[in-house]
Amino acid sequence: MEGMGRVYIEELGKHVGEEVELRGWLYNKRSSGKIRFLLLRDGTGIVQGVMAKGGVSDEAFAKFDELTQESAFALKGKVRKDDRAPGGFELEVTDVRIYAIATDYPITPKEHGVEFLADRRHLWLRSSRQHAVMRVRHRLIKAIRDFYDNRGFVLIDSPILTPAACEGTTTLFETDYFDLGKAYLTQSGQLYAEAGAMAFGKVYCFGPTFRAEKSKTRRHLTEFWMVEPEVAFADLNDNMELAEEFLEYIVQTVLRERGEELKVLERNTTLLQNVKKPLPRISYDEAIEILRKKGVQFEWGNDFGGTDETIISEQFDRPVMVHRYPAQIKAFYMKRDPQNPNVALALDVLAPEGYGEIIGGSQREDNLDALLGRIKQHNLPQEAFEWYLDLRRYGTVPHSGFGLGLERTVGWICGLDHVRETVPFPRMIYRLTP
RNA sequence: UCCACAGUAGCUCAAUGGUAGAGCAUCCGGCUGUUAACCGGAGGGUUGUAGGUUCGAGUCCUACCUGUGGAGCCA
Repeated sequence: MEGMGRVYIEELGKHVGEEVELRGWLYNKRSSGKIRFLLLRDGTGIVQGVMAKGGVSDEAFAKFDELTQESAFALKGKVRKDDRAPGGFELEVTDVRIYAIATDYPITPKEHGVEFLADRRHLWLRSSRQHAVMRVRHRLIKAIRDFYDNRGFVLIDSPILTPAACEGTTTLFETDYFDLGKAYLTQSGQLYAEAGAMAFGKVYCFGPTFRAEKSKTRRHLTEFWMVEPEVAFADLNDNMELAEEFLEYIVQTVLRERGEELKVLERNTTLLQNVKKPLPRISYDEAIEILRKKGVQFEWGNDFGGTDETIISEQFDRPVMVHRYPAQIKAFYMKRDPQNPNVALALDVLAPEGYGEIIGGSQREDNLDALLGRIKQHNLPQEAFEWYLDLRRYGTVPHSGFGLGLERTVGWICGLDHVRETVPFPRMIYRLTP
């Protein structure tokens, strides 16, 4: 087979009538006696190779019997346009070469349970639904980077090993760090992004984040990816404007570039098409009014639960921005509203269809004394935050930013019922493998 | 940590307290256009574990194990 034009399935359209070689794995096979069909999967698509007895050598024809699901093999043949083929093209097989026979591949083209599939995540990734999700994820990540890169943001990566909790509330993963005591896996790059914003004006960080909370829901992973923009000389309104332009760009880009994948996932994209600015903006107080009108007993000062978020978001045809939360339920670094010190200049974006909070952010406290008081009030170790306080000592300015959870966003765009399918190898409270 | 639900063939699931079954997968046979192909046949079980009730337990009771997703926490 040497010397053949080796091609990928996604580019078959450019090779109609030519003889090519395809390399991949057996997705499925069918036979009708003297005519045999081999479905080859090469990572870019699936194509059916057809061979009839007498049309190929007996040797090649017999290799059909040896091939099992997910065996690695190559097909040589002529590309033909065929309306019967799901991908539009077929291969008239002239030769078959076997690389490796797979025995008893566990994932059949039938239904399986979540535990069975999760235990075989390394193989599950070969299935077409997972291909669609991973391609959406990949494109979304690129869209996120493009959005900020095109606007002059500088990528400032934050450290993953940190000396203390950023927000001081959630449980962190802990590890020994030489002679310096304990280190923790980061729960947010935000504090470092703030330093970056004071250095470069507008920055973003985009990396993995770790939370050791024993959360066991469809919206939680212990390891997830978060993109966090941070902008100097930006207030809460500027922050909301950035958030809505950002969401519009990434959602519309994925809709435009990954329509085929969303079709595979049978995603109804009607509501996603609506993700354009302006997004509705309501205050925490207005959100409570919505809940009370819907008969929910809700006390001012509490945070919204998952069902509360769903009820609020159901009132709108696109993501809704909720701002000015009670300060007591928000992080120490959020600036208070000068008009009402009981509320923080915080911002959450709730996705439609029950996907919940995909963005959380705020205008940051830029006053040194206020921040010092807040650190004391929250019983945080001031020494660990001295460098952060320096940002207020040397040219402090109003600044804002937010974090967007990548997996929740992928889950929302793809219409999945659990974030565990949005990342190649999910990390959850009771799952560390594969 | 708390609450709820589940655990039967390799997989997905059935089975009034009374002989453990089906579809798929696997193996054998058939079929020249199949699309999760179809048709015929075969093999495949310590019903999560340990006790208990009963003439008799997959089924009822207790404890434990494992899983699932909800609360809390959050993106």
